[in-house]
Amino acid sequence: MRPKNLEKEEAIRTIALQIIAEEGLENLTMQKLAKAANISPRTIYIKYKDKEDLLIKLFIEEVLGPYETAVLENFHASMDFATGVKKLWQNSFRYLTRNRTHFALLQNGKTSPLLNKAYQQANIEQGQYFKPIHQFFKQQVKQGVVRNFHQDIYRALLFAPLLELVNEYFDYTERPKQIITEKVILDCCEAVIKGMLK
Amino acid sequence: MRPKNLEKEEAIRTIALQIIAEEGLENLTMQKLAKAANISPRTIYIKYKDKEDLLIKLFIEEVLGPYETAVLENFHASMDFATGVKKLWQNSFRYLTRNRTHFALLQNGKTSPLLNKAYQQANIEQGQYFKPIHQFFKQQVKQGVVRNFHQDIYRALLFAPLLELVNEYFDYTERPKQIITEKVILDCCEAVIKGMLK
DNA sequence: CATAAGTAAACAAACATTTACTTACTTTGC
DNA sequence: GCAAAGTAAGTAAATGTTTGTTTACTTATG
Repeated sequence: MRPKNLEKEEAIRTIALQIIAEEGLENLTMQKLAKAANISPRTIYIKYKDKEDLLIKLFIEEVLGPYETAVLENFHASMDFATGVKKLWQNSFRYLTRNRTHFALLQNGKTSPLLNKAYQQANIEQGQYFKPIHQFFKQQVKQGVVRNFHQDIYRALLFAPLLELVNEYFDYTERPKQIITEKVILDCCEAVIKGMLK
Repeated sequence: MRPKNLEKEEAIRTIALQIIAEEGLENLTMQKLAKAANISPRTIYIKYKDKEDLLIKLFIEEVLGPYETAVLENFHASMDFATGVKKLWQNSFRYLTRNRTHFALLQNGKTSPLLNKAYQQANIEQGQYFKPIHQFFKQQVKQGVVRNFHQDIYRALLFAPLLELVNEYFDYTERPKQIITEKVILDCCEAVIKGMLK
């Protein structure tokens, strides 16, 4: 039997992410994607059940999974608070600024009901995403380093600013000079850490 | 001549916001909107040039404008840092939690290329949004209260966590107990302020 | 009546998806 | 060894449906 052409499968994913990043989720159509990837629409349906299946697999397998891996690289729940948070910020910043299209889809995960639902479900089915980070916070609270906030509140306080800064980073790629540098990120991270400590 | 029925105009806007909040921006169609508002599709085109025009006017006039007004209520650029930031957080939290559909469209402004572009343009044409906040930061830097960061960086550090917390607030309306209360918001705000001070 | 607001029904274009067919590779029988 | 059968991958073109928008007509009020 004729073997799958893995290049085509990869082209579908890469080009879908490009279209989403450049024209938005609502402007990705199966026919546009097929044309841009130089394949027949049918070929997409050999690899994905339908458009929903494609979007969800793109989001979960192509973006969320690799992002989690990158964020948790060399991070351990046993690290002290400042070291751990800085490591998470650095990993996250580097991954997202080097993977613009992944970042774009990640942002869509917040507003798209389809992707939001898929995330909740994947979180239940295959264990919680970013589990080591949850353990990390639990330990920090136990050790009395930070206040006893809910996990979701830590996420908001510690990581929402970072994603907003990555957003600014990409806004600034089209302007004369980049203001969001690794140095600025570190300064911001330290400000956030300072606010969280008891 | 037959006068405009203002109720119908309002119904269009209100129901459009509802559909966006419940089904997402990509699932708002002109025909669905007309049906839900109990009017003919043509009626929408009497009031708006096309779908883009409707979305942009919804975003700018119905959501962004009123949000700015609410956020700046009783806020003055001359306030001291902690008082000013707390006022902005409180105004913002109250407005957004009481206007769920407005918040949903506001969030879409970040990911939708159409709305993003419309925002940039409106910002240029009719003067900067949230201008008093910019003056506020300028003064704080001058007085040496906070470090000399770029305006966009302040926005990320000070307000991104708040929007994320509002997001959590609505996630929790469907769960047993609300964890995002005004008390929690105030605690979080104080943490953010603490991080920013020199 | 004059006129703009409003409607029901229809329009072409674009949409996700399928049908009917071809291609390219693996396996099998000799 | 190797050709032909078998099979899934892949294609071009078309499917029925939904989309944004318009046409041709009716209604309500100054």
